[in-house]
Amino acid sequence: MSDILTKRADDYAQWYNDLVLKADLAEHSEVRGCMVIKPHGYAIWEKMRDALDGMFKATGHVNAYFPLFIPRSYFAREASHVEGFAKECAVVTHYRLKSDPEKGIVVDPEAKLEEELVVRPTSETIIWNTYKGWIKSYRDLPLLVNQWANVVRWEMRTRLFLRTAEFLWQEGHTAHATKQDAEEETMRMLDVYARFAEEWLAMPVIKGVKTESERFAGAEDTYCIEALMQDGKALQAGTSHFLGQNFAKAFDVVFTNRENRQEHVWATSWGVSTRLMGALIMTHSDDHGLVLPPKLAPVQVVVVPISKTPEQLAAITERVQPILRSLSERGITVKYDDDDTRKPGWKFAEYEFKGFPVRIAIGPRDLENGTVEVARRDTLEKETLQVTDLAEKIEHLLQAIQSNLYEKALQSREEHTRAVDTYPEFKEAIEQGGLIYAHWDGTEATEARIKEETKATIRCIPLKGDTSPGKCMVTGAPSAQRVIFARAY
RNA sequence: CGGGGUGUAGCUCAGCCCGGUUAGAGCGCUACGUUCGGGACGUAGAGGCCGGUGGUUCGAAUCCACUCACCCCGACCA
Repeated sequence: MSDILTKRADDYAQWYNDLVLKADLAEHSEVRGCMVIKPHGYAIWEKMRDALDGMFKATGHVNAYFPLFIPRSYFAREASHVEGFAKECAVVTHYRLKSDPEKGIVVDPEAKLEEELVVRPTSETIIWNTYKGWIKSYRDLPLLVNQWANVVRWEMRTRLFLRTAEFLWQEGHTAHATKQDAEEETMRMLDVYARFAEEWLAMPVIKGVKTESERFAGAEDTYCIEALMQDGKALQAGTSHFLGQNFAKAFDVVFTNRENRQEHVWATSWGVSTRLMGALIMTHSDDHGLVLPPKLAPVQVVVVPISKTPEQLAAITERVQPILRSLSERGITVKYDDDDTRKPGWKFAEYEFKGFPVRIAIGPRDLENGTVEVARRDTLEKETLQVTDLAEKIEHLLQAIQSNLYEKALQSREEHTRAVDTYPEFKEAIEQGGLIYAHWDGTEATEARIKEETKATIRCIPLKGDTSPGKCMVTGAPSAQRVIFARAY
């Protein structure tokens, strides 16, 4: 069984690839850099999407949809934004094909677009161009819009979920009357992301602000949630940007304030992507396969009958019905797998590999004893339980799994977090992986040097924790507070 | 975009150096039987333009040229 999956200790990257493919989450498509998200993977993404969407709505946001194609000239409006994305844009240059005797079908050279269309790598430009028409008065603000969409970034190297040329995400784009409102929105959504990561993904995250070199192209400040994966590498799981008035100025979005004066609006944008799937996988899964937190598992409980004869299966099915009903009544999603073309052992392995949080097995012995065997995926423990009050016990078990996963991930992060004060110490520590808190003089030069010499980047300047000043571990210059270094995905 | 590698059955690969009937293995798939509480076993079967094009040759999976695709490692990035 376990021989179909590379061990994490042997080759973590290979383990990840094997897992994604063999747990049926996604596969490489024939199209370079693009993946096919398979039903099991997509079902998890849908759970994430629904949970996040609910949190966005609860904070006053509404959904809308903007075009996939952005006129090339829009990108020229905001200087740093163009610079950030120019190198990875797919561009539509023609709008028609024609048949060709030799090649079958070719681009019709006659059908060249007057102005090329950029396939959105992100939507700030088209959205701000649109907002110009929506915002006239302070009474139109705040404007709190989100969109669920696909975006394209022409990446050199891709990895399933972590970096693909096309990916799914949500991007919130908000407009505000004051700087303070926009800043509050930025932080509000950062908190939403952090809460989602911890309560749903069961993944502890650190909230922080990015250094200038890691900042989103066009932002004044980029805030992020950073998580630590099992191999000691950090993963940026979500970002929330305070855009200042940059896009409002670039697209001339002004409103009339209460004093009848014209002002540029203040903006934010924030997003999380299918990369969260990678974060989820790498946070909890083990050498036996995928491990899913119950709140994101497409199916929380699978029931496997064990029978030798059709009569036995019928008897088991009858016994199982009230169990299924009582679980459903508690809002627990459950699947009864009475497929007789697979054997129980095969099913056990399969559901374990795919990360189903709880498995209930019921066989002839259980029929006699009024029991079932309950196995939990996170610890692989099994116990035999009386059927009485089973649903209630399962409900508690699911909660226990959810919190156990979070606790384990938190403990793992703490074990792989340390503070260092000297550069030699840092170099040694970074080889061990994990998050390293160290003092930095705040200059881009020092940051670049550290990256060059150690491949570690500043993941963020944490918002909470030790904020006492010190001296830069590299230059000895004054440092306002410790920042977090790590090698990152 | 640089460096490396791989294309042969649904999957993983052998065969290629040293050209020679009908191209192999394991897994998976199909049928039947025995099985069924942790990925069972036996028997029988199906499945291939050997990535593509062009060359060399009596003869090419095998040699040569070109080409396409994908993977891995770097630089860039959510």
